[in-house]
Amino acid sequence: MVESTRRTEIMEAVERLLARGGLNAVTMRAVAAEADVSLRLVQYYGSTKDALLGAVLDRLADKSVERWQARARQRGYESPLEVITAFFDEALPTDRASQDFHRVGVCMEGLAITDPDMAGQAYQRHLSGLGDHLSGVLKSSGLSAKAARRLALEVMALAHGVGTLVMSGQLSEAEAQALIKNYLERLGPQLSR
Amino acid sequence: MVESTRRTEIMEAVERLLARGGLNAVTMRAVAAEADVSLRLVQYYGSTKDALLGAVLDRLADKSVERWQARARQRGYESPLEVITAFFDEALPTDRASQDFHRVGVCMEGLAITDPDMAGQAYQRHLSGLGDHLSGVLKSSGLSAKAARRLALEVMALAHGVGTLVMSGQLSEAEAQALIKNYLERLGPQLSR
DNA sequence: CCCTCCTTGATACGCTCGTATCATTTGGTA
DNA sequence: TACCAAATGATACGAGCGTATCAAGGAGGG
Repeated sequence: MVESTRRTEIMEAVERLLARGGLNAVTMRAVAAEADVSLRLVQYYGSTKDALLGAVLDRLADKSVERWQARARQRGYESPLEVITAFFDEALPTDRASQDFHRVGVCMEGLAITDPDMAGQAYQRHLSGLGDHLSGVLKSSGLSAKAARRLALEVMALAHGVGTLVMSGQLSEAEAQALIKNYLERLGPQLSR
Repeated sequence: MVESTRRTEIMEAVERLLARGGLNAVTMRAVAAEADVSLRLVQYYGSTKDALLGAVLDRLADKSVERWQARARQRGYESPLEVITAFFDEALPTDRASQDFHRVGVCMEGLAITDPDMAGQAYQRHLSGLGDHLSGVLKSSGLSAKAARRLALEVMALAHGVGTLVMSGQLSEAEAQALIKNYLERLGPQLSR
């Protein structure tokens, strides 16, 4: 199973379908149509459906963690509050790309509950990778290990929940930003103590 | 379409399947087996699958809102912090019942993204009902309308996110409670200002 | 009594799914 | 050139799904 261009194309097609219509939209035939290849090709490069989906989810988990690591490397050390503010900026589903990302996250969440064997592991890697990175950044800017991890997970949880409220129409984008701003204003003074 | 015992039994079977294995586990035949009736009966009382699922989700949304209204009626007026503390106590998936409830919530969340027509509406009713009630309680204990709604949604978002982290194994129950305790300690002083 | 309508049952149809099979092309190498 | 393995294509198969259809009990009023 070599890492060919074709295989990458097919995995990207899976990601697009996943982002657009959730898990149910991902069928071998739909992937073939989306990638504009034959069904046989999807089988050839992805072998079985579970294997293909697992590989895609792993890739997605890796990509999201790497995106954050690159971001941290680029911006250098920031204050915890800046780190968290930036995280919310990126995590809230304000544009199409982050909406897709959130949708995929929700799919993985559901899959992790339905079928813990396959997506559960990818989802856990996704969450723990993000959590480790975020808590690492927070720790390196002065927080204790325990406080950093706790805050990292709190921020991730809040971002996920607010993202869901936004995507389900309970919260407008502006309201979400106001909510986060309010949250950060409460959090800020506590961090610099 | 009368509200018969049979119909209730069938809807409860759907809820059990939903809580156990997610949406994919809900097939007409599986519902029949779970309710120990024939496939024809499921059709008879539930007509089509979408109608049955929609009815179940509506019922679930109503039940969750009613549960909260009853709770508020029973306990009477509390301080905002007490209300929120109680909310987290109930919302965190610490026992089997609330785990099932959270699982169903995640299913609805996923369905709302995949198929906004059916479950999307039920999910929105669920969220807005909960949000209205919670913000109403907070408002009646001294907060402004805007602040109450914002805080209600923030609390709901955090509870959902933390619930997901617990159920995916990122957070132990004790860690989750510590996280919430820490959050409430930060929130408390702000509320009494 | 029997007839009618609500209830229950058994089975069939058409569809889509994942997967398997057989055949063909292509590209590098002995 | 000959060849072999990787790559691609067309099609078939069995299973599970939602739904429809045909048929049989079963109770209550004319």
